[in-house]
Amino acid sequence: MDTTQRTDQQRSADRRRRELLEAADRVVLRDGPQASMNAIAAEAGITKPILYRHFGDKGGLYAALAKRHTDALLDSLRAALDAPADRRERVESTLDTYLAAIEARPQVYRFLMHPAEGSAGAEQGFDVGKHSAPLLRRMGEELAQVIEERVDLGPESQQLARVWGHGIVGMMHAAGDWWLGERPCSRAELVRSLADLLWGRLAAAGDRMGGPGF
Amino acid sequence: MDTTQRTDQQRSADRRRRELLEAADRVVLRDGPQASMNAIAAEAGITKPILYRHFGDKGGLYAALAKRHTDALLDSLRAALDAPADRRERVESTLDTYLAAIEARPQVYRFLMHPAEGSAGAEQGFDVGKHSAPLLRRMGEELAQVIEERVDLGPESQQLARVWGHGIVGMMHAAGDWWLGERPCSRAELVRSLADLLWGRLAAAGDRMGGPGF
DNA sequence: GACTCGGGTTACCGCTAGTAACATCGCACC
DNA sequence: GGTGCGATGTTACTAGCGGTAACCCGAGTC
Repeated sequence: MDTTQRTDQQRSADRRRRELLEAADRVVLRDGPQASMNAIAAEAGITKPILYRHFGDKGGLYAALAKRHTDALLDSLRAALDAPADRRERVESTLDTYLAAIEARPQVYRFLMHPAEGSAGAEQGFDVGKHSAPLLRRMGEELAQVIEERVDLGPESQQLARVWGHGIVGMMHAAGDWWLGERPCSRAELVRSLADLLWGRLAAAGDRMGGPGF
Repeated sequence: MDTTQRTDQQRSADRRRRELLEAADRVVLRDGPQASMNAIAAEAGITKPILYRHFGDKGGLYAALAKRHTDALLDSLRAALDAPADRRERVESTLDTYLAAIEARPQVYRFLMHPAEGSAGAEQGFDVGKHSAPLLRRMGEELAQVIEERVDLGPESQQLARVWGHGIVGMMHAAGDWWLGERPCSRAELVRSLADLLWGRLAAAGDRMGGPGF
């Protein structure tokens, strides 16, 4: 049949694709986000044009590679987020999951956070919005959805949930990035501090010297 | 005297430097973070090597350029942060100041958020920490300092303030970036939502369906 | 046996960051 | 007044990047 043949071919192509992605993975793990197409092709034992045939351009390979890790990370996060525990516990466990991930494989993390940036300056539209890494966007949307599903926010809940989703993800990301660089405290302490922040401890704390007027 | 002579020269050099920075500014405003050294040199009416003599490498020019905008933005933020108002008001006004700035000049904002990245792959150490834009780091540290000065957090206040500083800045940044791309609501609404988040409304809200067990 | 077709390579383009080498002007110094 | 020296500027280059055109070859098919 024609179809079986095509599936055969497609399977072969998919296998190749996976092999290439794994090679790319190794290079990224070694070289960080600067991994060049040449280096990836060499690691895979082939030459550049094949990479381009499979992924179109560097952005395509980036996207495919990012999707794998992003999916994996999001799965872990969902598990923590959906656990049958109380909210504070779930928040802390989610934060901890994320931080453990970036701690375990910082090079991959750097790669994922790197914005795509079609470097061949041809079609750089004025899309100012797409600065953030896709991973951050996806995590933000995902978290927003969970918040809206599980937390009762009254009217405008969707808007609020989306703002909070992206905001919390950004908080997690920035704090994690800083922490990874300076290591000023243990992971557990960081998690507790962030959860405290989300729990309104900033608003509840008193002013330092005298009244709030000055 | 020798000194006066040197000051003369230095003044001239400084003026040149400022001129070059202004030209670079114009190009960045037009081309975004992809502004090339060639383009900047052309805009300034000179050629590349002069740029390199003044700023060392692209990172140096980037740093000098970023410092100007960062200083300006931080001044605005400090003003909002130090106002003699109550804490919630100060927080909202600071958020609004930041968002107004990135809304007014998105190209500059993109440039500032772009990590430095010594692209000439020579000396790329394993410093995984320096992924974030210097602007974010500086804002985080600054905010941390203000928090520690003005908010009474008991023991470990320094640690907590630093975590919160970076966390809040990250929240602001991510939410702002998302908002700038999708424009799902007005600036004022965004500010209020974020302040609500910081004020613990997430913790205070009820669960959606029945008990928290499932 | 000619013919197409997928997987692969070589050799190139245009661009980037960065540099070496050469030219030139102004100014101090003997 | 010539002379050297330092800042200012240029041209012309390197090395490496993302990306592509052109060719090449083995397998299957009529």
